[in-house]
Amino acid sequence: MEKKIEHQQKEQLNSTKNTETKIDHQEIQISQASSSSSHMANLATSSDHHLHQLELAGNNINFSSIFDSPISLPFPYSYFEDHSSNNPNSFLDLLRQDQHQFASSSNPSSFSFDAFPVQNNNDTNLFFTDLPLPQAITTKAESSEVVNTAPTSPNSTSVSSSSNEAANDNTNKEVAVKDQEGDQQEHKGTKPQLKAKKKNQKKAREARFAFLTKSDIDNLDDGYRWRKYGQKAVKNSPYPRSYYRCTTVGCGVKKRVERSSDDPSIVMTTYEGQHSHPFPMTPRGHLGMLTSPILDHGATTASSSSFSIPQPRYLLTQHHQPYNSMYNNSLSMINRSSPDGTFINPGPSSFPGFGYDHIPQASTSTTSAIRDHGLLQDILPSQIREDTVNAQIVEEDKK
DNA sequence: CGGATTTGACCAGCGC
DNA sequence: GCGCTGGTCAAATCCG
Repeated sequence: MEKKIEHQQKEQLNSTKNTETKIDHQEIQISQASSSSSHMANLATSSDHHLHQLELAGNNINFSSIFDSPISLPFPYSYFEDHSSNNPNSFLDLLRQDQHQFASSSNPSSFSFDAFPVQNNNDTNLFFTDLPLPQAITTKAESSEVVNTAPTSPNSTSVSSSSNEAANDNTNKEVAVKDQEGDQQEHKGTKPQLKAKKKNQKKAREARFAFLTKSDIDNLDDGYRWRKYGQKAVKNSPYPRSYYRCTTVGCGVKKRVERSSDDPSIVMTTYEGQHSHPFPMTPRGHLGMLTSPILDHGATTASSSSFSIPQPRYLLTQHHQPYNSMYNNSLSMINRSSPDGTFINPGPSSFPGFGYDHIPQASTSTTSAIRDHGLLQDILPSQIREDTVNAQIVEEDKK
């Protein structure tokens, strides 16, 4: 199989490489541009060994698809958590807190970051995620140990995006999502029925969230179980796009995985829809017994804070973490911190809705040295970080 | 043997 | 209307 793909890729590589910009590439560019937004909010934490930086920028960012429900993330919430400790200051904690704030907003079902203007060039939310080097992936993946101590790859990077067509149209969103969910649960029907359904789907597509990840592995293990249902050659790309569907009954979440033609080391994983279940029903035999931050924070599912979930192999061993950057109705986050590890915090006013008050604790925490897992630090390639930070610095200088 | 993957065919949307 | 492309289906195949 791999040989086959390899062969196919080689063949396609021989063909003229089209200059048409691929979405992932665009996203990268957009992310860097948005990082210099004057409306950007910065967030950073640090540890002895890693820099935890976070910048957020956006305009009318609609996070409803991500934070509305405890399981709104396309992957187990805890995957971004600091597994090595009960670190309350991790990136996920921030999100968690955000979730709380979202929930308490006037419109819990559709929270918008109006405070973060951003160009809405498209309907995609972008996320940057970092991955460990191939070596790290290999060695750690083979090990079942939940270790995040492997040096992060300076070469590993990822950017992602998400589509928010439905989210942008709140009027149609509910109906659209319901229709699609119904379709997914109905599964198969007659062809005429399929046609009608497809039409409806087209009109109301669920929000998408894409993650650009630098990895040798195409199908990143995000903890959920996926079944591949299709593969298509991508125009102007030597690499095929794979289509996956969550195997959990009643869950219609889909994801597409494709490799960037511009940078073959970058894998773009696009999630569509929300899991209708808190965690994988059939864990792949991971060892971790973790506390679910999701459930800790208002999950409506029957669970307790001690709910045990499988450790996503990928995240546990590959440091798959959402760095992030959502453009156009998106939120951009960029790692950032001072060289001495001092937390750079522009203040809550610059980043309303995100529990920034949490961050300083993280930066001053004496446990920072041992809670390197689960944050963004290991993911972004140094160059990306530099580029992004530099871009913002330039922007700030202009002011 | 059951579940996952592969892969060709089919369909819808879109631009020309 | 036609061709191209993205997305999905489903039978065949693979694999543990």
